[in-house]
Amino acid sequence: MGGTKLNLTTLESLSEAAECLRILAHPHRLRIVQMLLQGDYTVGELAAACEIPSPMASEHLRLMQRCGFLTSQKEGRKVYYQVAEPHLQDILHCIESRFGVEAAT
Amino acid sequence: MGGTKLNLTTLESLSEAAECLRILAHPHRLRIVQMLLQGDYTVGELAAACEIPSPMASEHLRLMQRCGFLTSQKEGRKVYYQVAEPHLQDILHCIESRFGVEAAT
DNA sequence: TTGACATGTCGTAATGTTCCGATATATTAA
DNA sequence: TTAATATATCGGAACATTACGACATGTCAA
Repeated sequence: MGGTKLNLTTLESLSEAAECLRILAHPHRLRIVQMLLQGDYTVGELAAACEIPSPMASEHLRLMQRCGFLTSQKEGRKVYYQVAEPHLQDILHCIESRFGVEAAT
Repeated sequence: MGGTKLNLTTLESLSEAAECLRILAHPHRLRIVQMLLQGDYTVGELAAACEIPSPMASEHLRLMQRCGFLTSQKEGRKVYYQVAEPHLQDILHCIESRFGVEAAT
């Protein structure tokens, strides 16, 4: 004891982490997660907030659902999505503290 | 007042954030940042810790330096890198709390 | 000067990602 | 049933990323 200790995450775990970050690393997916952390929304509502067509939002949502970030439930012909991975809250807070956040009208 | 308020980051800022996340989203770059948050290291030391050849580590370092994450200083024929962006600490903490961290020998 | 070492840079092939149009499915209303 | 709405999926073109070999530069020791 006495030298400088180095605390490392295994390369295997960092590969997992990198995969999660890559999935998150898209402006529309970040907005989707940011919204879903504050409530449940449909594909159409999320698409409108991202200013993209619904089919593209649907693809982003499918990607995030397959990796366990989100879950969904169908109500009539609408589908509501929710955040399933609690750690997303933490990362979004980091992003918001660095890049800002404003109350939407 | 009274409705459900939605706090959003602008799509422009989220694009910046996504760019940063994409740069971070690589296992070797994550390990490099994790090490540099705990001290200064040379290209060769970082390459060894990532189990990659030095030229590849050099490319990762150049990428992270160009986007402002890192700075470097030359000492003889070695180059030491440091973390320049303080928010990296926060994100790494998120990753470590989710994916674990162990004391290296 | 020569040789060894540490780092940096350049092409490029392989791979992955993003976006878009077209189409498919499912649900509700008329 | 038909039409309209909401969501999902598919194929492919355009673009970005990664890893690797080869080479270039700069520094030190002998």
